[in-house]
Amino acid sequence: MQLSKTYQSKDYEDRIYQEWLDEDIFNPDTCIKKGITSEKAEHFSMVLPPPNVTGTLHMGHAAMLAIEDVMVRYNRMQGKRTLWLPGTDHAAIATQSKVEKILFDTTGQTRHDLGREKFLKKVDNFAQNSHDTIISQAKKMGSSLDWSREAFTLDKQRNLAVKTVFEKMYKDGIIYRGDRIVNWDPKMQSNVSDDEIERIEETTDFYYLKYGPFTIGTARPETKFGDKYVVMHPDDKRYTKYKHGQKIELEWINGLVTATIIKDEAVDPKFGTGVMTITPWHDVTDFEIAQRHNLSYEQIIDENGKLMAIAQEFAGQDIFDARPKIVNKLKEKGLLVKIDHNYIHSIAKNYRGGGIIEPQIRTQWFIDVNKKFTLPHSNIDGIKSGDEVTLKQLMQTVVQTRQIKIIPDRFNKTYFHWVDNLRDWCISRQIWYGHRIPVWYKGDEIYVGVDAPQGDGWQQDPDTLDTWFSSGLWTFSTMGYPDTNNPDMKNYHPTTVMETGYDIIFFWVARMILMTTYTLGDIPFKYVYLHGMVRDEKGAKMSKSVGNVIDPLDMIEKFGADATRLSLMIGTTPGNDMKLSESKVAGFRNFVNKLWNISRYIMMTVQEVKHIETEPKANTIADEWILSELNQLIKDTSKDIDKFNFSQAGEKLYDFTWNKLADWYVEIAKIEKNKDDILLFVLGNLLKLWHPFMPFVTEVIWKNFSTDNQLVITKWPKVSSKKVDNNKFSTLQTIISNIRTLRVNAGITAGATTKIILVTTHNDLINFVQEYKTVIEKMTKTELELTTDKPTKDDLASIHESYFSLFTSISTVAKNKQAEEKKNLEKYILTLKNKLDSDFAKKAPKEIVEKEKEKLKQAEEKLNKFL
RNA sequence: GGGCGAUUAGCUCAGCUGGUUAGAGCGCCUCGUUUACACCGAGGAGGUCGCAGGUUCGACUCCUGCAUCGCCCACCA
Repeated sequence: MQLSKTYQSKDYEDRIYQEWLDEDIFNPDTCIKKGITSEKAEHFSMVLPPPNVTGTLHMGHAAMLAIEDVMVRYNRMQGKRTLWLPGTDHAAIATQSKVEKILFDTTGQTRHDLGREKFLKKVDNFAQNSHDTIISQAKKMGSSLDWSREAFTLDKQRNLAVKTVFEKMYKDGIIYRGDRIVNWDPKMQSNVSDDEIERIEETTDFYYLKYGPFTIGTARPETKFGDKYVVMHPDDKRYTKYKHGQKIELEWINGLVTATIIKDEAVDPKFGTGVMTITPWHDVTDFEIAQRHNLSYEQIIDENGKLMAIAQEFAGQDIFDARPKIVNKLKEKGLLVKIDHNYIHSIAKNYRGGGIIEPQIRTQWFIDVNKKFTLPHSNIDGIKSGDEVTLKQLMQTVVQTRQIKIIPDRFNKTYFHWVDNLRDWCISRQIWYGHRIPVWYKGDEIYVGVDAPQGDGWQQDPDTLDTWFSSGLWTFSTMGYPDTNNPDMKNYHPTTVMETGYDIIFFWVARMILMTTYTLGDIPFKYVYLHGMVRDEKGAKMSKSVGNVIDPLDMIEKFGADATRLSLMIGTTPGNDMKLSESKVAGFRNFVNKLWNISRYIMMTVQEVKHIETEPKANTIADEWILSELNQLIKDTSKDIDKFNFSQAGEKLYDFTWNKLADWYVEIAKIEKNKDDILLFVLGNLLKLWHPFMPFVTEVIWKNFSTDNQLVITKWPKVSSKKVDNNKFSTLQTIISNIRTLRVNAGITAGATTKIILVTTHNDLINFVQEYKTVIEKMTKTELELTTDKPTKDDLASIHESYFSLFTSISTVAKNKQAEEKKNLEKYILTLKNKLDSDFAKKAPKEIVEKEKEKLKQAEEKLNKFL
């Protein structure tokens, strides 16, 4: 096979991926059939965090795919039963709003103009297209996903799982329906969960208003029409004369009202005047106060964000338009005390591009996280089958006991903080795209079940479920649930690792833990590995509007999938954001090419290209060195991947490939011959070690070896226990480096061959250099002459004239260098001696003291050579 | 307001449970058109590890405080 000078990723990647698909080796069932793994082998399983069907893959997805594929390919090569299960998420709100926007932008229609059925068809269409794009992109990255098991969070099987769990929870009393204050998005006409809103700080006016004998503060005067409770802290001395329950007549926006005094600890006496009025229908705190004291409440703002009849002359107006008019009226009535213009107010926004949240009291479905129920069957450490528990306890227990380990560790704290403060989860949404709530009503009757009830007159609840409800089931809804006899459930659940971004630890990771511990009495996964966000080279979030987005497909097109993968794995650590630039990817493209050329050279020089399975015999110190370095590399790479240190593994592989194999061993192999077997052996193993990181180029090179198997299913290299002393080789390296430095410092042009007379009285050195003379000479472009005598005038004269100045300059340089080195060495020895004279010798652990003594000995020996 | 993280070479970051003279990649400088590779090779410069204390024989590493930046959470009307 003729190999091109540079690796052209485009010529190979699609074809290689197709070949893997043809062999069906991403499917563990096929691997068992082919004997690549066995039914009895340990399993490694992972479900892909399903990308939303809202568009295309971004760099974050690419990072996720790269990291997960490393784990999967590594474990597959280890011979484990390995399953990586793909899918996509319907992402209810995100997808619906995207389609609504497209619909409105293109036709000016809203979803209501189309009607539920027609609109949903449009969304399905969009989702299908988006899905197809995403899948093809995942393939471009080289992801070894088992496509035969692909799932969608909104398909029939997942819908059955959703309905089954819903029914079960309802029967356990965990799911309930209630009137609660929710985050209403008037733009989307739906409520959203606390996690779906983001707060934005805004500088607004803050109004101090006269409310009878009190002054109250508010940033939102338009909500104040119905305020008839005035609240203060029970211990506030300023207001002791007012008693709880006392009634006061006062003039308010639209005339006289009777206000009731309420004492409640929720009021901060230090804030403003320490007195506030409440609007329970549109404020969470106020709602809670109202509930505590059994107060009545009234709706002021309707679902569209317009004022209601209570606002009288302002009724029907948009709240934001009405505000200045209301303030004006308050001013005219003399109720406006003052305005603070620099008030920082946080407003809640629906983070999926929706509108400004207006809290509203509405009837919704909730999951009660504090309700006790009996867990019939438990595989959870610390909880026995039949124990009475709450969802919150389950979520806490599995992480506390370390049955689920979160990487990096610090996210445990984040997780607990969230779970400990978790409130009931509102799961109903007033949008159309999603799992319809499996509840039917007929008059006062209510029916909850997987299938629609028999008989006429039943109306299904129009709402759909929060998208995270179905995502929460993902690890087991993809494995056949509710059919618990499904072999996948037995063979691959709980999954081994959940790898995802730290930004969705609450949304998703916590919900999966909730859903799985509840439904199965088991953990969904053993490890949670959290990766950071991919940012631009300045550390800014990538966003379309800023224009700093790096598209993974562009990078693959330009530099290849392997380089793109490396750039997302090397130099990044779990839980920390990673900065990415095109030049970083380009750098790794250079490296991919380096590996390509090392391979190309070996393939071209070697007598016969064949796969060498067992370690060949080492004939020289270079052979011994490279084999032991390889051995260490296998050890390190395996350990690092096992410990999720992908970056470190990559760095060590990089170092070996470039700085050891290419720069030293291959160069020496040009001088010392008969290294075919070792070159092939090292290369073969190196390809295996690199394969999880860069599957394409390694597979392409592997094809040159005449083996039947694809690299993707070869066995991971084994560590040999042989011990080798590499001191000799490092001496050789030192000598070569020194001579090279000498040459450069003496200003000798790189191409020219020079003569060097090595004068030394050390016989070991003479002997050593004599032994490796050829290698040293060729590696340093020199002719060596060895002598124990100081050169006489005659000697110098005998050297060809053109070498004469060279010799003298080299000696001067060498002398200076030596002097400098000697000085450093003496300093170092002094430091060591002082250290050993101090308490260090008495108090430090023995082996460390020994090590220091050894160092001293070596340094002193080295110094002796100078003298 | 609470919590978390970061601060190490010009840039991007490693540095595991305290123990060599603190590392890598990129960039920079010098030299080189050597038939594997210019997507290359050889050599080099560059850091009092944010600041101030403390613990220790020994601190980039542990503790306390401070500063700057970033993120997350929270019902301050």
